[in-house]
Amino acid sequence: MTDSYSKIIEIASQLMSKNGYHATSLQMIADKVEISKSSIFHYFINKEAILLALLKTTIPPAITVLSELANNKDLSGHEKLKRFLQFHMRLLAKKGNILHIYLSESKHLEKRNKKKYMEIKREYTRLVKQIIAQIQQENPNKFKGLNTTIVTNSILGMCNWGVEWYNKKGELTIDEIADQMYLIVYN
Amino acid sequence: MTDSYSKIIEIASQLMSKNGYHATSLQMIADKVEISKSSIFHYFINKEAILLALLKTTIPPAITVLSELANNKDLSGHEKLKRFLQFHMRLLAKKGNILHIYLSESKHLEKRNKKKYMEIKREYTRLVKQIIAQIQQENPNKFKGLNTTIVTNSILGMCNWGVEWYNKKGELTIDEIADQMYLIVYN
Amino acid sequence: MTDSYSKIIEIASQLMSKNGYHATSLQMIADKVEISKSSIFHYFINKEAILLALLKTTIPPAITVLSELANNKDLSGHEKLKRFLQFHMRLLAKKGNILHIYLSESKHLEKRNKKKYMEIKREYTRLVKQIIAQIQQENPNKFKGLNTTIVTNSILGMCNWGVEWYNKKGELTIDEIADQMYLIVYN
Amino acid sequence: MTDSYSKIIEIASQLMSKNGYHATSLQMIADKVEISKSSIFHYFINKEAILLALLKTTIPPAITVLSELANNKDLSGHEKLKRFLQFHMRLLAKKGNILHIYLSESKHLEKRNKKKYMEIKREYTRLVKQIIAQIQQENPNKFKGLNTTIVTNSILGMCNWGVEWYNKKGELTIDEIADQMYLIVYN
DNA sequence: AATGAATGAGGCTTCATTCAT
DNA sequence: AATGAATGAAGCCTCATTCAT
Repeated sequence: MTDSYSKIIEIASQLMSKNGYHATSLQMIADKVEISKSSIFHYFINKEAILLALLKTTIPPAITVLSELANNKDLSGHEKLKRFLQFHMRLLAKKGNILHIYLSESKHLEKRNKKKYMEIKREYTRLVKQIIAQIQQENPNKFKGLNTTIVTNSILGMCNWGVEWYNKKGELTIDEIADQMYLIVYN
Repeated sequence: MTDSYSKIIEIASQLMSKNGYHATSLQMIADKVEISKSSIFHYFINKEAILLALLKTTIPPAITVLSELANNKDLSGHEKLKRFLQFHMRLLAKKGNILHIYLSESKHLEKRNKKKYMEIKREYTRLVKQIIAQIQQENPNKFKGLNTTIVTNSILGMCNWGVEWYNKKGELTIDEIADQMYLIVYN
Repeated sequence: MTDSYSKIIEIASQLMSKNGYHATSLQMIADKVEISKSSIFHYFINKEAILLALLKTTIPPAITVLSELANNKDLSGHEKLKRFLQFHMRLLAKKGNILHIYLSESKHLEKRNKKKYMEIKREYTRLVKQIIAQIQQENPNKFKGLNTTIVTNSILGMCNWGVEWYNKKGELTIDEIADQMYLIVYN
Repeated sequence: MTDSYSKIIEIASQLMSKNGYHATSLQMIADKVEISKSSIFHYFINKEAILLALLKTTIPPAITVLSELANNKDLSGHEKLKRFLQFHMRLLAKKGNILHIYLSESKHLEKRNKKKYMEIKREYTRLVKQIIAQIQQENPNKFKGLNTTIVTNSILGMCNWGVEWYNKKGELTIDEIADQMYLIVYN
């Protein structure tokens, strides 16, 4: 019964990730879900609510996990980086579409929600930056003389760009990819 | 006369980079250029032609330059990487909007053009990969045991993600940023 | 059980009087009554049936009363006018919303019912006109030389316009208002 | 060329007066004007703008005239009342549809405009009230002991109700009707 | 070269209504 | 008796595009 609800989210994920928010019409979603366009409004007050619902299940939980990791008092910086890469890439592997949508389509949210999700992005970056800073403090030779923000953004870019090329059926598992990324920046 | 032509491209660059292709209407462009909507059709046969024109001035030339660099017989791999990073980041600094549009909006081109620009992306990646491979060959300890494709995509991601955060007025110049990126992956 | 029925009518009265028939959706009514939209269809076959039900309790009874008054053989014209004003204004005080709806929204009834309620309006006017005519006959100096129809419509307008301004909490009671109206036209 | 513009206003006047704002769809207007629905948006940014345009030509000018009359230092109160009745009824004769729309549909304007037009209504009433007060002051026996507001509203109702019954082809001219109304309240 | 007029297609949304439970 | 699911029709509006001038 709430079957349609999940189907809408699932299909919308696929379509919006592939075509973008505006190029995905409710008609397209309805057709694939095999319900009528107006039925969508039983489950979502408007188109944006779909985008929102789809982000909500993935993005806020992610930041909670990252926050715990970054603030963990018992782990070394490089261990945190390793775990971050694994966590983030696993997220990408499992929720690639949603991450893709988040990264590229959240600008289409209305003001309030846009602000909220932009802040999450900033907070996410801030937490990664905190990890990098810890590394620089613990290992004076690592990232020596480098700007913490640049390092942070570079590493995030390295990961996030994965939404463009990561392929579940590729020859490496997502954990192997994460390991390699770790080695690229931390050999 | 060609004044309006360039203005349209310039304004379209800004708007499409900020809002995306579909969320940028011809009316919005016309308003900012201060011409009438129908006048746009004097310069471009349709909306897509604007997107196309705007990409044409930047993307194909870029690949020509990269191609020459990658195929240069006289440079070492790590020198090529250094130069690539500088070149690519300078491109981003100068043509950030267009690069952004290219990376995120070229999916909205019609089939033929989409294919063409997708191929450019693949070719671009291939050329960077060639540089990485040269490094791995020349320096058996660098990127040792790492998958060439993963390294390539990681480095490209590191750079391209810059469209999301690079700020002309930031405290570092684009060349300094490129240098730091080089150090991140090549210290 | 019939609880919901009356609530629907009551809420619909308020909303339709305030917003008009078309601007009042069944959802709005359902929300205020605190039942589901589809439950409304247990009590009324369609939206129009609500409008109809709400008019039925007020309008036809009113004409019965007016008819008896106008046709009373024992009362003088000016006494009838006095009583009409009192009766009509009391109706307005008690059933302002419904009278308002009747006067402004009965055009949205379907053909048959529209015709019926238009005829009631005409009949109502006819009965008031009959009273005016009796006055003109009994008091040759009152409304002398005036067109009976114009006088009738003027007096009805004077009263009906009350739906726009009458306020239960105003400083005058509805009977005092009716008296003053009588004095305006009959000093 | 701006032919369509006036046609839209004219047709919209008729339809909205007859059916009400919400029951008049842009499609109905477009069909009668014989243009396409989307063409309407060349002339009006949205449906409400039509309603607004149609009111603008009639209502604000009317209040200007009434204001001059009410504030005229040289006229007696009863002369002002006579002139007011003539002016208002002529307005009704000439712009019946628009007056009707104003009186019954301005509640559908969006907040800002609704407020503006509600204020005009109040101001209009205030000016008529000023005339009545002048009469009460100059002629201690006229409207003696009557509440100025009630008299004002009654007279306005008498007039405004005309939108429901006045017929250009009736046997009396609008000036004759105005005269009779004057006699009803001022014999 | 430039534009105002016009439009068809399609987008999002509302709404009254039906139906199975 | 009550309702959640579902829908077709219609509403307003946007948009890219065409065309005559």
